Amino acid sequence: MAVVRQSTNMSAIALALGVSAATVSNALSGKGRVSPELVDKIRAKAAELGYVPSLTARALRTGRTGVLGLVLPDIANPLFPQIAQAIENAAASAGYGVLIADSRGNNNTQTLAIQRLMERQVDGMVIVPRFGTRIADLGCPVAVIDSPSTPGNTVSADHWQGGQLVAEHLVGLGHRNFVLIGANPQSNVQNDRIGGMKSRMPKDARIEVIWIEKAEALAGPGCALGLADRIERGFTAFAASNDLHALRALTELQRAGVRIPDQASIVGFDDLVWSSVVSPSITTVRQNMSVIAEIAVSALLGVIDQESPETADVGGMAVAQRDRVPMTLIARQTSAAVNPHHETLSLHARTLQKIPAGELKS
Amino acid sequence: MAVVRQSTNMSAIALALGVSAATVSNALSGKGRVSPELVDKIRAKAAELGYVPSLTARALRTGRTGVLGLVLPDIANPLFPQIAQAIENAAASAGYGVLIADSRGNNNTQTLAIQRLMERQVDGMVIVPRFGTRIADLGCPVAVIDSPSTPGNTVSADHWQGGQLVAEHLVGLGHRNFVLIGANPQSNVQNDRIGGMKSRMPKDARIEVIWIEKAEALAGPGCALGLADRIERGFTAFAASNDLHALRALTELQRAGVRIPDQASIVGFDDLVWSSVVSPSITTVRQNMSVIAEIAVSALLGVIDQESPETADVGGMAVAQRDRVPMTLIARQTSAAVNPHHETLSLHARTLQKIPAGELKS
DNA sequence: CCTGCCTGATTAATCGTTTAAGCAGGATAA
DNA sequence: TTATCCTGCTTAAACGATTAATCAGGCAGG
Repeated sequence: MAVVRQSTNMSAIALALGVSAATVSNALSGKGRVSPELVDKIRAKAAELGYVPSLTARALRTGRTGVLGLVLPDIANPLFPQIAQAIENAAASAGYGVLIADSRGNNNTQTLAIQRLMERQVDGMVIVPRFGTRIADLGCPVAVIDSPSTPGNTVSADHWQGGQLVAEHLVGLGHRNFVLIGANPQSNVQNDRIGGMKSRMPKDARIEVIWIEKAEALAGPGCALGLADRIERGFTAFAASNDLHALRALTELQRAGVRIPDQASIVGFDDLVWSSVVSPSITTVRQNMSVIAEIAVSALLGVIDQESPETADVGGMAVAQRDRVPMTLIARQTSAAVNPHHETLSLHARTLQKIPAGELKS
Repeated sequence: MAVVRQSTNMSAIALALGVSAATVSNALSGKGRVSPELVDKIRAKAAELGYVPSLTARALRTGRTGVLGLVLPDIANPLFPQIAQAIENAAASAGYGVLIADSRGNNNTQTLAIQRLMERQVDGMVIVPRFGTRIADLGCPVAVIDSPSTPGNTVSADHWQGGQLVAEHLVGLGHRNFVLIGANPQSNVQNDRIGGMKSRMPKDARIEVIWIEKAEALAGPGCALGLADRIERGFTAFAASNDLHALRALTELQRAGVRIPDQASIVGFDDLVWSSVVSPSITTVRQNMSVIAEIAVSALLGVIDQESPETADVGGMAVAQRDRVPMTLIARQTSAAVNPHHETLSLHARTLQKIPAGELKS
């Protein structure tokens, strides 16, 4: 069947120069013994004919596809673009391609997705696991991006330290009454962030934690979190585990007539796209994704490369020694010194609008 | 070189049953002539041995890798998750993998990204082009997702009709004074959306268009857009070409003390993640990404499949007949009937805070 | 002069699958 | 009876690269 074959292969070059295909291979890969002049001629001819090696054939012969898998818990996650971009970039500059797989938040689907990648014989995989998931030994190099608390070969931002940055920032601005906002206490990432915050708050600080999923289980998705109420009760700082939650807090408070950052400060995490364009722009803590991605990818490549020479007994586990990458705080407009006229402002905040309960998502 | 070879291949099955490898291949693919009983036996043995076909070998032989490329203008685009998820899903259920490539907003990089995908011998590509880019004939099936105004084999949401939905919604609520917000007039998508809006606005409507990139070129990224000023001038409806801009408008107005939707309505596009959780939740127009992705992928597969039997003269162009998928409006809390006490409210709006110019992004 | 070594190439096997071509034997048709 | 067809399988040649093994020749050392 005459499928469109790529015209120029090694034999074509070999034929044109009257040498053998093996010599061409050796010349281009620099492996065997070929005279320098011939190497030059072959290189030139290859360029002339527009030769592009068949990665497929190479993969079949060498058992290495030059492709990494990227497994994500939920592609719809707003952090996904950053991760994907960083991984793709790191992989591309190492000459690798990236195959994506969405585990759709589901646990079984995650296994299936991983299986599909295995069938495609990826050389390694970067996995951002669903929380509560443990990645089994796959017989394939794996790097996990999650939280340092995750067991396994994990690379991640130092979420705990990030939390500390938030606390130090807010405490430094004079805040003593904190509302911490997370989505789900099962998430290692969120626990670390919130734990880190708490660890740097003064002993006498007043701390209250809101778990959004718990609130929504009662009042429905998108429901109001009763934040204005917290203002009345004297809280002045809202630290969210995520810019999405920070945004939610910002709009809920703004809507209730609370002035940010005069009456309250808000800090988020991840520097998601909107954080810099909303008004006021959101103070946030950013993870250095490109560094994380580079560590993950190069750890992967390390195992892949060393796997060929008989080290196969490693089996493909043990990727990166636990590595945590420091986070950086980006101070924007939602955080400011606690206002000395707190009493009056708190009073003023009592003239709040009633916020209707959020409607369901479509 | 003892790379980790997969243990079970066709010959293993053939050997175990005392038949030839070709027969195993025929049995599993259902192509040649094999007796039904033997087919069963082979299937059973394959399952027993945990046989997984080598896609690499198949690719080498058939010239088809079973992989589609996905090229994106900027992975950091907030719409990207939706697109990637939909494409991955459509491709996966057709048995295809998805290789991603980020063109980093750059025009040259887009070409490079495409080239890398070609080297990996993807069977086809879905391209979301940078605006202003025209996709050249690649000698590989291509489906473009952009706007019906884009020349080429385009599948897309019917952005024009989406714009009409917005206009009808707002006009139906009594609005007559519109601020339209876009980022860049060069974008086909945004032009279509805004064009569609205008096309359904009454003759006597007052319309003003803000191009964000132009504003930011003067006042810096993240700058205030002066929307509260528009409220004072009697505008009551803000229609953004994008939920990101809608969010920006929402926060800027809220910050200025404007009550949404009492004093003004806001509508966006794309139903991005935050739209349903901010307060008030954003009325938006959603594109049916899964339908779009399915059309793109199946168009691609159509060309790929028909390419084998001698139709190679098509050369791999001409993918989908121009296809536009209708959009749907999701009415949430940012849009409401225009308030009859407009005068007083407009007056009240004069007690606005001054908004400091946005700071630079980090 | 013979042996051994080094250089610079070639030969051929291999990766795992697909698929055109061939072949043996039984049934069918002429 | 002989030619023909069909069925169910096997043989073998690809696909395009890699790589171990081999080989021819030149040159040095004993």
